[in-house]
This record gives sequence, structure tokens and C-alpha cells, in this order.
Amino acid sequence: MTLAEENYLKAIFHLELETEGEISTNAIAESMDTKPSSVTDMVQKLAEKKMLIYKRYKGAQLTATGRKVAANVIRKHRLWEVFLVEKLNFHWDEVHEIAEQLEHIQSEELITRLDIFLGSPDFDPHGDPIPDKHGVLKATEKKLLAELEKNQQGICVGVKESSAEFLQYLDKKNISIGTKISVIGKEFFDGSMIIQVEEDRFFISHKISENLYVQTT
Amino acid sequence: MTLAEENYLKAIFHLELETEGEISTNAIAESMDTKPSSVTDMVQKLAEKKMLIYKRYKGAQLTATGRKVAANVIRKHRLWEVFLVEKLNFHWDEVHEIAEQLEHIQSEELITRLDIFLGSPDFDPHGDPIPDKHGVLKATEKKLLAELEKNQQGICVGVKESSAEFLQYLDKKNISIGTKISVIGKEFFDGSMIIQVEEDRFFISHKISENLYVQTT
DNA sequence: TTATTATTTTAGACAAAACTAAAATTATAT
DNA sequence: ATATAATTTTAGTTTTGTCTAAAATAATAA
Repeated sequence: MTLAEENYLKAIFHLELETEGEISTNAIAESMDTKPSSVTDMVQKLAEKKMLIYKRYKGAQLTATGRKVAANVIRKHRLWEVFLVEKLNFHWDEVHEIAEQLEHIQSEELITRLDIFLGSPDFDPHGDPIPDKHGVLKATEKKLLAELEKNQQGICVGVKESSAEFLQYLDKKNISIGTKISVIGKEFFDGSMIIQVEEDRFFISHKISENLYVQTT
Repeated sequence: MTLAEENYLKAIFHLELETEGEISTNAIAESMDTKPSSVTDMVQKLAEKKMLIYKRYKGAQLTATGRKVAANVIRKHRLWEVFLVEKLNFHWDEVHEIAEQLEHIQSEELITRLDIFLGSPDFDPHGDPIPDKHGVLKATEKKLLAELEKNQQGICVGVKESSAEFLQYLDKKNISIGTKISVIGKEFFDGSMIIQVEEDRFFISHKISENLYVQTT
């Protein structure tokens, strides 16, 4: 697997988490900031390598092999992010670009040992889950925001209560379907939280968090 | 600097440590296991980038800029080797290939922090010195093997005593001019050492080590 | 000094991964 | 249902770094 191939597999893997069925050429191109024609070239190549199934004009779908390769790249990315934050004291929002490079280092043994060195973490510093060595990501689950713990995160997929007041509140806070919410802190005694939405961090009460559904991956 | 460019600069840097004047196209090709014609192409490109001075049919010589870039790649390589051995418990002879990849990760901040995390080591696990952040390698010095400390290493450049017995002893141990000697252990009270020569490790007395000149880089 | 050998460079090709422009296909709207 | 729009693919280039084969230069030997 070349660096470019790995990046394509990774992008398609992420798109499959959000989309049913085949992933379109255009969607891949957009997510990778490249041209659709380049995507066609690469997708054909990956199909020959049995990393995905590709049908002209219909789109691509990862095979079991392709999904495993992609998950492994993501595993490496997230383990390196943990290293950068926990060991080198980077801030969690500074590590993405460096991890983007480190994720392509080729050595199974290295990742095995890095994982042990870091204490086999389950989540990266953004709260995203780290796939296990078989490439398995914990199944996606829909839960209440209130059920999340510190350092976890979810994507807003709906509300339990849908009063105008509540929706207006969410709107004011820039929370809508698809918004990523990260739990920065959680107070044990009253269930209140500090959450991060885009670049803002703010406090929310338990009343809010128990009325918001999030999808965790 | 691309990955290929960095590797060329690194190779030329190493060759300049062993050779006076210009480095020949052939020497570079051999050290990089590539064809002389490829070297010509790259060396012309690096000359345009002011990384080295190149004269047709004569060879190449690094500029101050090129030397700095090369030293920085070597610094990164050696710092990562320290990380792999000290933190991830790799054996010192397993780390080269992985460090070959890690040395190309682009981030000044990363190396600054890695260096601090490792306690700003002066030598890598093979005893090779780590250039400082300005790319400066400690000047090459000729000293007696006896003056080296544990984990340092040198290249045999001569003997103080030159009796037949001594030279025969060295011959038996496969030590000659150019042989790399690494100090694996040193006994404080009598100055005896355990040294590594190629794949062999063995004990030598102080009598031996104080009659052998080594060059340290 | 001239012939031979070794080294180095040039010229032309190739593979990977990207791009542009144009053609083909599918989807949408009247 | 057909015209228009959107998407996707194809064809042909470009760049980077490599290669082979042939030509040019330098070094060596007779």
C-alpha cells in the first residue's frame, strides 16, 4: 500500500460511516480535496487490488480487506495522537497534521509496542475511538449525550424533547444534526458538562444533555 | 525538501565525513544503491536549490545550507532511534529501518519536544552522536579507545604501540584501520571494556584500549 | 601520445499520482 | 419523454524520481 492508496482507503472508510451503500466519486473527491478524475483513476487501481468493489458510474464500497487496511491506518493515526498529547505535551488541536504523516510509517511491531507504551488507550485525544489490532471499531450506538463520559464524543443525530425553546437553545449554541460534540468535562454530582462544539467550549446542564441524542462510533 | 532529496543530502553528508573534496557521482550511486545517471539528475536538481555545489564530471560538495539540512535529518533519525530503544524497548539492531522512515516526518516542533522528552541525548543507541538543533556535529576527534565511555563508538585509525604481538592480537579480533568499535560496557576500577566489533562482542583489558586510536565523529 | 578503460552525462522511457478538457452516462425538470 | 444539468469517465499532460542505452569526458596504460 502506498501513501496515496492508504489515504484513499481511509477517506472512503470515514465516508462509509456516514453513508449507506456505495460512495460516489464526487464525495470522495470532495473529502480529499482532489478532482473526480483522479478519484476514478485511484478507485480503479484499488479495485484491482481487491481493496474495494467498484462499479462504473455507481461508486465504491470497501471489501473486508480494504476496511481492515483503512482501520489500521486510523488506528495508527489515533495512537500517534495519544502519544503526541500524552507524552510530548502537544495540545489536542495541534496534532492532526503530524499524525497524518506518522500514520503511514510501516511497521507492525512499532504499533504493537507503541500501543503497549501508551497503555492500550481506547480513545484518542479528540474522543474518537481507536480501532483494535484486528481493525474492529466499537459498533456505532445512538445514546443520550448525558451517557457520554469525559473525552468521549458523538455526532448529534436528534433530540428527545423538541420544544421550540429547546431547539432555539441548540440553534444559539450552533448545535444541529451532524454537529460533533466532545465532552471536555463532566461533573459527577449534577451531571452537568463542559462540551466542545466546533471551536467553542461551554457549560451545559443535565437537562440539556439528557434530551440530545448522539451517535458514537 | 522531498523524501528523495533528503536521502541524497544525507548520503552525501556521510560520504563527506570519509572523503576529502568533491564526492563522485559513482560513490553516491553506490552508497544509495542506485544508478549513476539517477544521481546526476538529482545532484543537478539539488545544485539548483543551492543545497550543494556541482561541477560536471567533478562531483558534488554540500553548501552550508545543504549540510544543515542533512544534519537535521540525521538528528531526527538518531533521536527516533533513542525513542525506539529507550521507550519502546526495541533492540538497538532492529531500529534502523523504522528510523529511516521516521526521519522524514516534517515538524520542527515535534523534534524539539521529542528531544526534551528523551532528555536531550548526545548519542544514539549505536553510539553515534546526535547533531544539535543547529546541525552541528561535535568535531571529529582522534582519541584512545580507553577514553571512550559506555555507548560511545569510534573508528579505528591507528595504534600507539605497534609490536607484532599487538597487531596479531588485533588481527585475530578482526580489528583493522576503519573498523568500527562500540563500547558496550566499561569497568570503572580497572578500565577494562566489553566492545563490539561487527557482530562480535568481547572483553578487552585496559592495556589494549590505551594503545588503540579511534576517531570519534 | 595514443589507445583503452572507467566514469559521467545525456537522451529517451516509464510508473505513480495528479491535473485539464472533452466525452459519456445518469439524474432531474419541465 | 425529452432537454438540461449534474456526475463520472476517458484521453491526454505534467511532475517526480527512476531506469537503460548511448555519447561524452577523464583517467590509465602501453
